Order: sequence, then C-alpha cells, then structure tokens
Amino acid sequence: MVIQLDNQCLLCAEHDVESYAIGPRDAKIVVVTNRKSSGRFQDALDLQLKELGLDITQVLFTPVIKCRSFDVSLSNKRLREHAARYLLPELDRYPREFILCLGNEALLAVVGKSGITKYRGKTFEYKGADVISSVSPSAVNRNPGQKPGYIADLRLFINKVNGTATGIPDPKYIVADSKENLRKVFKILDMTEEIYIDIETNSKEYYQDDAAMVSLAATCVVVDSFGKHRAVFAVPLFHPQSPWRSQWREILRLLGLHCNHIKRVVAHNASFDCKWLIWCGMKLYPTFDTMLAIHNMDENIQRGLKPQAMARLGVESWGIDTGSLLRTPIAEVLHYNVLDTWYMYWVKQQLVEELKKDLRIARIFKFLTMPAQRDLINSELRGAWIDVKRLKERKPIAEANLARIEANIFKAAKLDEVPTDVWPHNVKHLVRGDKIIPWEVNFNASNFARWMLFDWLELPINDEQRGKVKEDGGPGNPSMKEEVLLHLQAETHHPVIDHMLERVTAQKHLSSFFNPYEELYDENHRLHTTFKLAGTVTGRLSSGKSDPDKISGSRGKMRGVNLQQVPRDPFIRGLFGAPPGWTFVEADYSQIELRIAAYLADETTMKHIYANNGDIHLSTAARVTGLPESQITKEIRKVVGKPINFGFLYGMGWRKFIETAFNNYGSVFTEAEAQAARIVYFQLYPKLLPWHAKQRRLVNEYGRVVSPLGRIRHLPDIYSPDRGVRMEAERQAINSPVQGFGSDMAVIAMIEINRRLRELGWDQYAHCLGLVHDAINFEIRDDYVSRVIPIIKDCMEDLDHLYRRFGVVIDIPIIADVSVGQHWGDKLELTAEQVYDFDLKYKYEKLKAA
DNA sequence: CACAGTAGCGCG
DNA sequence: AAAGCGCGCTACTGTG
Repeated sequence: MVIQLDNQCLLCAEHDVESYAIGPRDAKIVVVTNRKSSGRFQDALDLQLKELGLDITQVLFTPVIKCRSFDVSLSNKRLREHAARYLLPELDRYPREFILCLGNEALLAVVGKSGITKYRGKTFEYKGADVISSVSPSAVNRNPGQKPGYIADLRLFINKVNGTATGIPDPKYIVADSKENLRKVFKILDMTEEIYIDIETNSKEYYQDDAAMVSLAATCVVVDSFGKHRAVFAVPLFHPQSPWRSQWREILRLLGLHCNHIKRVVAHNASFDCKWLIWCGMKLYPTFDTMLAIHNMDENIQRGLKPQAMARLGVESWGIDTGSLLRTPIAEVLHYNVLDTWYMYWVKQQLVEELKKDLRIARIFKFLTMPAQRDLINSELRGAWIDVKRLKERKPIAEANLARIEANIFKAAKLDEVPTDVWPHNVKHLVRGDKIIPWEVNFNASNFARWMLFDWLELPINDEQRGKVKEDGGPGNPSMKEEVLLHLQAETHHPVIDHMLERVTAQKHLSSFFNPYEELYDENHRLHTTFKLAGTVTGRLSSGKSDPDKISGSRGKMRGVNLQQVPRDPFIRGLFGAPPGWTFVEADYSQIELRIAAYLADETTMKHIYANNGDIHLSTAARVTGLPESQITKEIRKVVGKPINFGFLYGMGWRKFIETAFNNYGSVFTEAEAQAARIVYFQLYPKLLPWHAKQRRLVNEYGRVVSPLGRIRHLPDIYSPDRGVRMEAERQAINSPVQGFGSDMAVIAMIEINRRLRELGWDQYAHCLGLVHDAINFEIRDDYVSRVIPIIKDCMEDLDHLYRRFGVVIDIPIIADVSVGQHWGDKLELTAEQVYDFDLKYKYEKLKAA
C-alpha cells in the first residue's frame, strides 16, 4: 500500500513529495531507509529480514527522503528539516515500538545524530520506541566487508522485536580486588588448560616508560575434580580505583607464576596482548588468535571482535570509550574487559567448527599463521638495533642538506624579487618598504609551492596531471609529484625543478625516517615495529605501528616504524645493523615471484632459464631490444628487463608501461616500441597469456582464486557492473596467488629457521628481526654466523618441507641469496660456496676487498 | 583544533 | 578503449 502525500517538496520547491512507504501504516515496527528502494533492493532486504526471523508483514518500510527528485542532496540541517516535515509526522501518526534506521540519513532523521559507524548497533529512543541503526544495505553491497556488522545490527533488532535472548548467558566472574580474591584467581590459573585473555592499556606502546596496563581479564577452561568447566575473572591494575595501582607490574609477575603450564592461549589480535604480557613477565604465547582465524577464512571481512561477536552470537554492542579508560569507573572497565574474553570464547567455538570444514585454511592457520605470530612477537619485542652513533651523525647532515636545497630553491625561484602585491597573503612574511621578507615558506606539495611554480614562475601546467576536482567544480590542484616535475624539467630546464626534485627526497628522509627513528628507539637502541599477519589481502605481512584502535587514547597521533620501507639508500638503511660482536644477515629470495609465476603458468621457457641458472631479466631485455645477450649491459638489464618482467607479468598495458619505464628507470619508450615490447614478451613466454586467461576464468566462475597453499583471495568486485572494476579484479586474480605464495614461502622459512635454532639451543645467538616480503633479516653473534647461515639458506630453499607439510610440489629451483655485514645493506653477498664454508675471515677481508 | 580525505613516496 | 599487484607514514587541505 502506497501512502500519497499530495504536496510539493518545501525544501527543493521543484518536485512533489511522496511517502514511498510500504506496509501497514499502523505497524509497531518500522524500518527507515535513506531513500526509496528499488524493487530488487527491497526484495533483498525483505528476504534478509525474513531469514533472520522477522515477520515482515508487520513492518512498515519508509524512506527519509520523500522528494521525487532522484539526485536530491541535502545538508544535515536541511535533511532534518525535511524529516521533521514529512517522515516524523508519518511515524507519529501511530504508536511505534521498534524502529530500525538503515543508513546515516535515517539515523540523523530519527535520532538526530550523525555518524552511523559510531552509533550503529546502539539502542536509542524515539517517543517510546527503541531505535537501532546500521549502515545502509547499499553500503554493504558496495563494501562486503561491512556485512558482519550489518547482520549483527539486524540480528540485534530482530531479537529485540521478538523478545528473544541471545543464547549466550551473562558471565559470572571474580574480581581480584583483594588479596583473598587474588588467591582465588591464582587457583583458577593453576587448574587452567586453556585461557582466553584480554587486556586494557593506556595509550602507550608496551615498551615506553609511562606505559601501563589498566586491567586484565580472562575466561578459563579449568579442569578439576568436577571435570571441565569455565571460570572467569578480572584483575584491576593501573586504574585509579584499583587497589594494585602502584603495584600493577608486581601483580602481573605473580599471575605469571601461575601460567607456565597453560597449554592453549586464545586472544583476539593476540600479538597486542601477548607482547604486553610477555614484556611484563607473563610468558603467554598465543595458540589461537580469533582475529587471524577469521582473516585466514575471509580476508575482506570486518574482523573486530565486536562486529564478529554481534553477528555470530546476536549479542548487543558492548563497550566503553577506550580513549578515557582511566576516567571510567573501574567496575565498568572490568565488565567490558570480561565481556571481551567471554564473547571471544563463544566465537572461538564457532571458528573451530568452521576451520574443520576447510582443511587447507585450517592447515595455513595452524602451521603458518599461528607459529609465525609467535615468532614475530619475539622479533617485535626484541626490536631492530639502530646505530645511534650514526643516527646522531647523519641526522644533522640530512638537515643541513635540506636547508641547502631550500636556499637554492629560494634563489632559483627569485623569491626575494616577489612584489608585495603578488605575494600570497596567507604565507607568513614581513614587509620592509617594498621588500618581502618571507618565513615559514612551505616547499612541500602545498598551495604555496603550487603558487610558486605555476603562478609566480609561470611553469606550464599539465592538465592531465591535476588532483581531485574541487567541490565547486573548479579544476583540481596541479600535481607536484616526481613524474610531473621530471617532465617539467625536460620541457623548461628551469633550475628550480632540479632543486625541488632533490628536496622531496631530503624532506622524506627527515620526516619519515630520521625523525621517527630518533623519537622511537628504546634504551637498548632498538626500534619496535608491529608486523601484522592480517594487514593484507594476499597473505603478506605489513609492518608499522600497533593497532591504532588500541592506542586510541592518543587520538591516532602515535608514531610507528615500518621496517618494510626503509630506503635502500645506505645513508638510511645503514642506520640499522647488528650491535658490536654481532653480524647483520639478510637472506632474500631471488626473483621469487617470477619463479612462482613460471611454476603456476607452467611456462617452459622461464622454467628452462631457471633450471639452467639463467637470468630472466637479461633474457627478456635481449629479446625485446633485439640485442644478443652478450651486449646486454647491467644498465639495460635494469632499465629494460626488470620493468617488462614485473609489469607485463601482472597484466600491465603498454601505456602504463611507458609511464613506469620513464618514472622508475628513466627509460623512454615510444608507443610503437612499448606495444612491440609487450607482444615480444608474450611471444617469448607463450604460456603466460593462457595462465592469465585461466585466472580470469576462475575468478569469473567462483568469485575467488586460491594459491598453491590453499590461501583464498575473495574478489567480489568481479560482479561489479563497472567493466573497469571487473578487470581490476581479474588482474588481482592473477597477482594474488603469486604474491601470496611468495610471502607464505618466506614466512614458512622463518618459522622453520626459528624452530631449528630452538632445537639446537642457538636461539640466543641468532635472532630473526623480521620479514621484508621476500627477505628475512637476522642478527647473529659473530661466532655463530658460519653455523647459522647454512641453516637459513637450507630452510629457505627447502622444497621437501613444503611438500611434506603443505603438499605442494615445486619443480623450479628456489634460490636464497645471503649477505652479511655490520650494517643492513652492506652488500657483502656470499656465494653459495661461501655460505656453506663460511669463515669469518671472509667477512672483513676477502669480501670487502672484492 | 580535530577529522577525513587526498597526494606523494618509501618498500617488496 | 584502456586500466601491473601489495602495503604504511607524513603532510597538506578543506570542513566544521
């Protein structure tokens, strides 16, 4: 039934309004959407609600926007006016009991608050009715990762309507707020075989001086004379109302004494909690991370404990503002802390069942993800040693360099000749007579720098290289990226461009490397990163700061260090190294992705080259340039061979190839040359295109692709109506199994190396520092280098292990190159003979001489 | 002043 | 018609 409103939209004054409501007008249950839904959309929503148990014949569906215009766009204020005029009277006409708002506009109209991501899943009140909101179904369609949270909100709403409970009982728990209760907790721990643990902290990283743990909670599976049962407890620590505020570290140490026998440790994003706990003396290493299990099963989905628990268990949103834990009453903090572990327990039981249904994912989770997490925790806790002496010497050099470059820019741009009436008024300056004395001039890609280049110096703007179009429709800012500057340099030869190009690097070195390094190294001269095992969609690790949500008290201002983007420039990379008496060892896979692609495509020519210890960049360069291999210099190999192999392999077109070849390697290809290069490339390796076609077919058929190990990449974009988006998904389907498997090989090697070192009792003499995708870095005590590097090389090249543990047969040799030195990037690469017969004399004599 | 979005660049 | 893939951090801009 459609309700007619026979008046014109008062706000747009152009179109008629119509209610667009569907369902009984007097329904006690109302679903408010942003806009009128199409029939298809409405059907999907109906079905979803029905499946979750809602009787939709008793529901009124109605949109906020009643205007007939399709592209109506209202400010928040106008939207509320619109709602007050049309929607709210419609709601008020009959008594309502439950209102579901889908989308921010619906939330704003009914509740008067904007911020759907913040307020979703929370219960509000509107004239006696319970109001629950969630993101709009169309947002979920565009971004499937939103789905768990969305379903969670719908479940919550429907549970309320039907008066059904979640099925998850409330936990009863002990609060260790006295010595007596603390003793009870010790007893629980003594009988615990599996612990589900969670901590709350202040807004610091664990290794910082003023870091503090606010509370700790756990759900334990204990075994006693009555059999197996659950026990839950919470321990107040640094909180102002805690009896242990000044002794929180001592309390943790005591708890730690009762944990040594615990076999299974479960946490959500365990890396965070366990690093804190281990740092504080509770040696709990995770055996099951609920977040990582979820990520292994679906890399696109929201993996926060809250949306997962809400979607899976149907529980209501719980939580407090973690930014102000110390100002929240202790009882609330502990209750919140307990619920985290309690719901984690129930979620984990479900995850175990789901893992049983996909044994390849289960195998990745058990034998790759979790062991890697335990090893990485150790790497992160130890940190990477930084040569503070070098840092102190080099930072002033970098600063002086930047200052020199900026003085050159000032001169080359003739900034002291700018007339007062032309000088941009928002740039701080002094006027002395008819002279301008500027200060705080910003040469970064700022409005001032754009003014300087394109207004004052009148350099030509490339209209194809502009930023986002302005809101008022004006043209976007001209780009100032390197590529644009390089072209400007070639066209104008203006000296200021050279200095601007030089400045970008100098500035980056200071702001992204020297400054954070100096700020973040600890008392042992170590930098701590966080490696995320759920940071990418392919299975690679990412590196950076700790989970920003957990550090939210600092409002995202927390800095971190990414050990995977340290510049190769020895001036920076050489800041890292091994402390005196130790050696820095880098072991990296040689062309791992090309080898894997050759394996996956069963590419005969590539396989032949690798089987004969050939050089694929060289072969490619020779074929494409038409030169004999003997005439391919190192330079041609780098400038021609590399960009072709890495680009075309993953579906790059010839236009993009011209760009990247110019930007990355400075080599100029004409359109004809680029097109020819692409054709020659695929003639040279004829099995590559059929392999591309196979990946495209697979992703179109299944919406996902699988790596040799069984790692899944879901690519819902393949169903997009946009052809460009679909083709992007196809290229991702080509790249993902290669990139993911390469990364998995490195992770497996790291695990195996660490395992062997532990078995030999050498783990105190050789430490893994972390992974850089296809490279593993170590610090090894000098007297153990010769004994450890063969282990590293063996494990990385070990295809037997890959077969035995994961059932993958690789018929291409995999090579790991090992280099040693005092600092990272010292480039003392060892031959295979030297690795297996390594004598320390090589290190400083022979190799340096060579 | 905080926040979100974007540009730019570091790495593989 | 054409479109390499995967990340994290800093700085700047516009908005409120």
